[in-house]
Amino acid sequence: MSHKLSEGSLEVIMHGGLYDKPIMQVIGSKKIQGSGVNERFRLMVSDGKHTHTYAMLATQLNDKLISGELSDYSIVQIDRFVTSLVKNPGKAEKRVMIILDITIIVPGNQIGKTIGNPTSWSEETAQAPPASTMQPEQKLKATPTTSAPRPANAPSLDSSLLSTQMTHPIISLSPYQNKWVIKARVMSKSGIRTWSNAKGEGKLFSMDLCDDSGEIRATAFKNECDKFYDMIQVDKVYYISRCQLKTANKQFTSLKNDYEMTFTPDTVVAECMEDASCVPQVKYEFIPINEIADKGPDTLLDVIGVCKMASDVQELTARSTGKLLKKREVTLVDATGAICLTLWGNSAETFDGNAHPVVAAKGVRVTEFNGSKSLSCLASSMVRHNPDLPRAHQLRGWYDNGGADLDVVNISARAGAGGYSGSGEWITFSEAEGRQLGSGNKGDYFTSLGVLTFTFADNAVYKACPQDQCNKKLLDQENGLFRCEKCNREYPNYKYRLLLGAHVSDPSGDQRVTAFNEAAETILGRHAADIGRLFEYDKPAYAQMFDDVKFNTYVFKFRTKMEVYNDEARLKTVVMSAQPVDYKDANSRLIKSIKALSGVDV
DNA sequence: CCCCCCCC
Repeated sequence: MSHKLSEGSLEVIMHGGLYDKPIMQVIGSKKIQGSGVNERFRLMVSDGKHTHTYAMLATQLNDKLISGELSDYSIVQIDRFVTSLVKNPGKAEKRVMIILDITIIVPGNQIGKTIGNPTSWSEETAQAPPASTMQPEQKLKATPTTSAPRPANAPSLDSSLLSTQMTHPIISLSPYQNKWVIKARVMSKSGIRTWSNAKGEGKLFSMDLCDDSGEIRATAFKNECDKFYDMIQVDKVYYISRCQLKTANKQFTSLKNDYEMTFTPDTVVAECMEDASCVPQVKYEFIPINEIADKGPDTLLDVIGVCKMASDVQELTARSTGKLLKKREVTLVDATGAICLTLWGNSAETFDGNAHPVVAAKGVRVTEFNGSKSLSCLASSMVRHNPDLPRAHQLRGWYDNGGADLDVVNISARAGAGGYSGSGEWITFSEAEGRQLGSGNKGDYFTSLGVLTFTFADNAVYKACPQDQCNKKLLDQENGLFRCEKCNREYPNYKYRLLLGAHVSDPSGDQRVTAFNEAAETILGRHAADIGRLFEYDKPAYAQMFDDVKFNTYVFKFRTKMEVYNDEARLKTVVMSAQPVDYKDANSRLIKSIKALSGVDV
């Protein structure tokens, strides 16, 4: 069986010409750099006439090689590639080919040998390119100049002649290529930041760019920072060339790229003035909210949800730096769950959750506190309101047509400082009593399905000590200052906290319980700061809030302990958490207990 | 060449 290779295609390609989907044979491969995500491979390919050792595999194709799918002697069709000249100090310019897409036509084990007698191709032995060969660089140089500032020898950026063929996909950029032009949309742009450390000082700003192939971060330092900061605008599309590429530090970015760019004095940026609708908007990889529970702390991810509630802006002092911080906690919901997202600084102040906007967040970090997960924005995170995305419209429809009233599991609901260590079994109050829960000296934990039958609204919210660790109720000195007995200090400020007394009933009886701050927030569906504000300024709304939650059913986690008060032993039961009912789970528990009671398979 | 991103 004969296999036709595209004889002579390498010659064309290595002169910078175009050749549509050449068929080649892989003769060998070699790992050239790094490990893990930075691993890169070089292939020796043959077109039957020549072999060439500078065919780089785009990193997203590494798996094909590692898995063995792309074995030696495979016959492949190179569906998409770019070439570029690489200059190494003291050496001649060398053209490399970067393979972006590849189809394996015949696996290597079916061939088992090199086809034909190809000879090694090199610039020195190469003949002049065939007359028909197009050379992108030459073509670019021939274009009329534009108004964009550029060095005399830089490629022209006349956009009318920069067809997509002439721009390079972002995914193809690597340190092995220096002649490229990308056509990219600015997804986000940082403010100007200054630094001063042992190595010196300076300023910078960075931006996240995308095209239909991928995304990349670019940073402009010092002179370039001044030169480009005003020009670069979010959502606009630019032609960009002549940046330096280096390995990205994955710790600081969630962008899907092994590399990042640095602007240099040679960098050219020109706004794309014609229709750029082909350049995509921000790329998200949203994950359902309930799946965030399985992500480890510090994971960077993208999320979208409807803002169910948002706290007021809270001010606090960073323990490490002493800096004054502003934050706002936003609860996002989708059909799978709810999660808290913390916004900081300016984005916290400007956030408006009143109309329950759909919020899309890119590159937010998973944090864990007291055993539950929530999300926190970083400086590099991107948060958008009501973005024009199919998923956003879908969520809007879901929320406005009943989703708002659904109880979903809030994965940020705090288990409380004591931590919950119950069996997961649901028991009734009388069963808890029968097991003598609370009679030990450590307290016992149990879970119940119960109905909130009464709430004591009167003293549910109090002004607490603003110190981080201290939640002591403050004494109003009636002079604008508040005294904390625990800290032995007076403060002009305070934070609101909740201490909610309530009654919970289940089929076996009724229990007086206490819910502290976090658990009370879940029960009342609002943050303590908001509740404090209602208490001060809107008493009817405050009262209404307690009416609204009456007779709601929750899955309660309790800690119970017998305490002696005025010579009388009383069971003190604290709500560790109150979760909305997951009815699928509740029903399967019910079916199980019916089976156990009746012996009948239902 | 930055890489801080905070709190309960």
